[in-house]
Amino acid sequence: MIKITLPDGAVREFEAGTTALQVARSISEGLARKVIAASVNGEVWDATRPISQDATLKLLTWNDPEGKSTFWHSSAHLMAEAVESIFPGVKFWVGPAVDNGFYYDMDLGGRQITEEDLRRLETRMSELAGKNSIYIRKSVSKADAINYFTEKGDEYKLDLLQNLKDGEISFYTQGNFTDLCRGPHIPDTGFIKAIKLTNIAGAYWKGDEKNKQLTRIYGVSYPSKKELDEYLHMVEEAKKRDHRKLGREMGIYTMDDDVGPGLVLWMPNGTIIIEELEKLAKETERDAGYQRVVTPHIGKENLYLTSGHLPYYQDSMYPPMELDGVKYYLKAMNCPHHHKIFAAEPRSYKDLPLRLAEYGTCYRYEQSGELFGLMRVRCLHMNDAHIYCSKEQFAQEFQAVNAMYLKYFKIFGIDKYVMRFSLHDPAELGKKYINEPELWLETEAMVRKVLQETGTPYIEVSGEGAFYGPKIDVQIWSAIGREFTLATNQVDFTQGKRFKLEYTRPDNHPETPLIIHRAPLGTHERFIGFLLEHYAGKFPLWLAPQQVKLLPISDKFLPYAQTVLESLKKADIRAGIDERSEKIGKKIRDTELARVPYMLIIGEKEMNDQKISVRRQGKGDLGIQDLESFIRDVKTEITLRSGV
RNA sequence: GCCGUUGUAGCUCAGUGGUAGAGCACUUCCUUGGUAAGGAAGAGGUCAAGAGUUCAAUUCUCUUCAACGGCUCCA
Repeated sequence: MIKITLPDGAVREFEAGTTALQVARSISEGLARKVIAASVNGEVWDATRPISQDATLKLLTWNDPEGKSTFWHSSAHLMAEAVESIFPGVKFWVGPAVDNGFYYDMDLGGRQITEEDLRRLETRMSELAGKNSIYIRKSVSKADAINYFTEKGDEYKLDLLQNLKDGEISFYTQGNFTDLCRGPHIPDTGFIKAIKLTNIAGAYWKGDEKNKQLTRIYGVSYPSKKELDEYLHMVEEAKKRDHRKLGREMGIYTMDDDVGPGLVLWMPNGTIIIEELEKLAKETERDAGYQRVVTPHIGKENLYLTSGHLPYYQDSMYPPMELDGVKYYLKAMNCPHHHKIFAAEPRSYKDLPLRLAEYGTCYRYEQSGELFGLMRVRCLHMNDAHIYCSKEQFAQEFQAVNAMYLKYFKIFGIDKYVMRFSLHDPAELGKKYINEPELWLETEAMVRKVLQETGTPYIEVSGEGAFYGPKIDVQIWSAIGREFTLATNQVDFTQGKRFKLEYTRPDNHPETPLIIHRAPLGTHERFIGFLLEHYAGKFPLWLAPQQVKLLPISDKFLPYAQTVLESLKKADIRAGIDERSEKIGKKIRDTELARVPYMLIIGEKEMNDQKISVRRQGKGDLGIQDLESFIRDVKTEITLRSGV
């Protein structure tokens, strides 16, 4: 007999070799029907795999994240079975579960998959699922595994096998499909009731663009049609807040083929948001002891050779323009220009920390396939600053930058993000990263210490650092689920030396400063793209391009509306009048859809009493008010930068 | 850059081997109204660009450009 400990602490005895499914059945038949996997001593197992020793057991259902990923992984196998039955000879690479569904990478031998093929595959998958085929686990020796895939002619699986140890290899079979797989899997295919293959994509083998490109099919599956429909509905809803759609609807920005891909033209409404953001940044940075500078958009080749950027990033810089034998580049970053301002005057420890800030315009020739609305562009306006400080000042400065992030995030109500502490990868030293192994470890330790002492939640990821030092990236997700770095805070132990930047210490010796690169509001492009999705276009009052719209009930009240408009304008409130001879219902509908925060309805009552009727976007009628008190409240809301 | 898909009016989309249509938006006129769509008329398109096949191409083929979904990349 073995002892099974359940999550509530209860210990029950079972025959050795009992499965999680049998344990579930001993509790209730209803539970057993929902169990799709099990966590055995913290490891996710098949619910049908015999447990031979004492164990703590958690039964996993669709509602557990591990349950979902097992479900989707099994769905990937089901899809592979369907693909193999329709396209014999297909070779498979890997087919994992992802955040929302699963994919399988395969080599179809030059055959193209079409949308119709996806529909065929869905139908075939449903048929196969209906057979309730059991997922059977089998341990195999490495030799047998190699034989199997040699015979099948699947060199991709053979490649996988190379890195696996004999004795740790398992196959899973369901129906007519057998795959090399660690598992776990759901008990049988009957659990998969609703399937949607979402898209076809190319994916480089092993993620390396020098390798062959395989065909990747993405899909999602659910235990019921209802849940699939809910998911698809949610995806549709998310598309409605896509910043590209909102940006066009709200007149925020546009792009034009004749200007060039990835080059944003900010329209008047977008420019208002830019100016409000800059106002916030300038106030905040002034209070935090920053000084503002302005630098050119171009620089000579030598500048970027000194900084070390050119060899690393030449491919993603616009090609140089050559004049009188000198090459000039459009700047892809502001640091070298700022470093030159540091170098322009002799610096003493008394000048430190020196904080130079600029909304700098940068140009990066991102690959065409990487461009994405406002999130990935070729001309960007960065909320940039460089802090030159001593080692002793570093912790405090770095921490102050983090505090600035949090201040901003509070203003915008940003709470869905991950702080990523991005480290170097020792294997890439001298290639992707400056070859200074000790300095890397030292600065990484300094940053880690700040994070730990301030109790900032973060994740550490190696191989994501800048080439000159470690950094903290704030990761966010777009409406369609793509991940982006919204803001960044970087340590640089490299460029100070390269630019021979020095300050004089109290003991009269020269010293190279540490440099912090930081952009808490990222770039205007990405930040506004993010805000559009974050607010679903319903900006808080202080950011709203139009803050108040006057809606006269009929033309007769236009003159009074004009006087109200004058008062609002005098109070520096962005307001306008809907002068169309439409009915009030129509004007309200259009203004609501345009997401203008306040509507003032002006008719006979209001004109006679010299008042206004206030309506808040999304909230409805707020009743009749004095113009003076309305203006006072609105001004307060704007000044405080209140949320929605 | 790579794989795949798409490109018709400002927007959302029909449609056709014989040079185009709807709804919304826009303009004008009528209407002057009380908290989410009043009515009528009108204007607006080299059917992304170029080449080919054809008596004839927006439609078929190819190339280019751009956008989209991924991959790769992101100082």
